[in-house]
Amino acid sequence: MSGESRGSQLLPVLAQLVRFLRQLEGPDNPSSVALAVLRRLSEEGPARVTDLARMTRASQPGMTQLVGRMEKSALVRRVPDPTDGRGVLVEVTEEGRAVVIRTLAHYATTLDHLFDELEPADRDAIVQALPALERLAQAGQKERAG
Amino acid sequence: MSGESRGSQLLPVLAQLVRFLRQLEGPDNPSSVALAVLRRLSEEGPARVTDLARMTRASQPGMTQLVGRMEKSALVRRVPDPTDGRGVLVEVTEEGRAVVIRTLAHYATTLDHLFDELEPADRDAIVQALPALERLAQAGQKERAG
DNA sequence: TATTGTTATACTCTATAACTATA
DNA sequence: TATAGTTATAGAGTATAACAATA
Repeated sequence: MSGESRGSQLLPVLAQLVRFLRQLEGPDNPSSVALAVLRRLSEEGPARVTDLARMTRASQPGMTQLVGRMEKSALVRRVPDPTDGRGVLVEVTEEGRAVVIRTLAHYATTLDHLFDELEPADRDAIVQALPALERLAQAGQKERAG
Repeated sequence: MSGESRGSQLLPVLAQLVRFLRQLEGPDNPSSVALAVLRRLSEEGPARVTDLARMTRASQPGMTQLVGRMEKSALVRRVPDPTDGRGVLVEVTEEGRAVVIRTLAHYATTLDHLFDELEPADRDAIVQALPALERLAQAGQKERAG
């Protein structure tokens, strides 16, 4: 062990992973925020703009704009909130659901393919580390939330 | 083991990691592409716009524009290429070097801090998986390059 | 003619400030 | 007055097409 910190060791690997995943996102697929919103709407039903903004840590105007773009692409639809005249409920459309399914399948397939190219020992090491990586990412989210 | 593919298992974890690292980047820090360019220039000296574009998989006009923004922020400087009248050499400034050092230190510190909050077993699992994750990311890059 | 770099243009994504409508 | 949402505006980041200068 050198004097190098753990963070320094982790940094280049994570940077490369991020660059790779960013490419995976590509210009045709929905952005990570758009995908997170569509998943949320698909899995838990309609939501307010403010709630979507909070969930994704976006600003309220930013979410208004994203919802606007997604509405233009027919991925979501705005309906008035019956319980609050100021509010708007954002609903996923059938096309929006299809995009979620298609996108996640595409990512999973790509990752599977890459996984298959690795040595079995590497595959095992990554699978072993998945829960730990998840907790690392969660700790990172909490950091900001606090 | 369920019938779920490895890619599907990996997906949510990587997605969360990416979201966390994107927040880490923040609006004040240089973008990942800008940081990659500044590192390249710091470590290996001046480079052509075309080479920087190829290295980061950006378009040539995109790199011209990024260099323009970085020049406006005094992070780099353009000098004519003495060996080719068409070319331009991009050089990092002292301020650019300082930004690289400061940014990497910030990332490393943040990751160290998060690492310290993990259980030792989790830390070990991640360290064990680092070379495998690096190869996974490299495989992903190659995929695109081919 | 091919290469290097830029300009023109357009779109996504994001933010802050100012505004409107409802509570 | 506080909250929900939008509009106005600005800037980063990215791309393609058209162009200028040099090789």
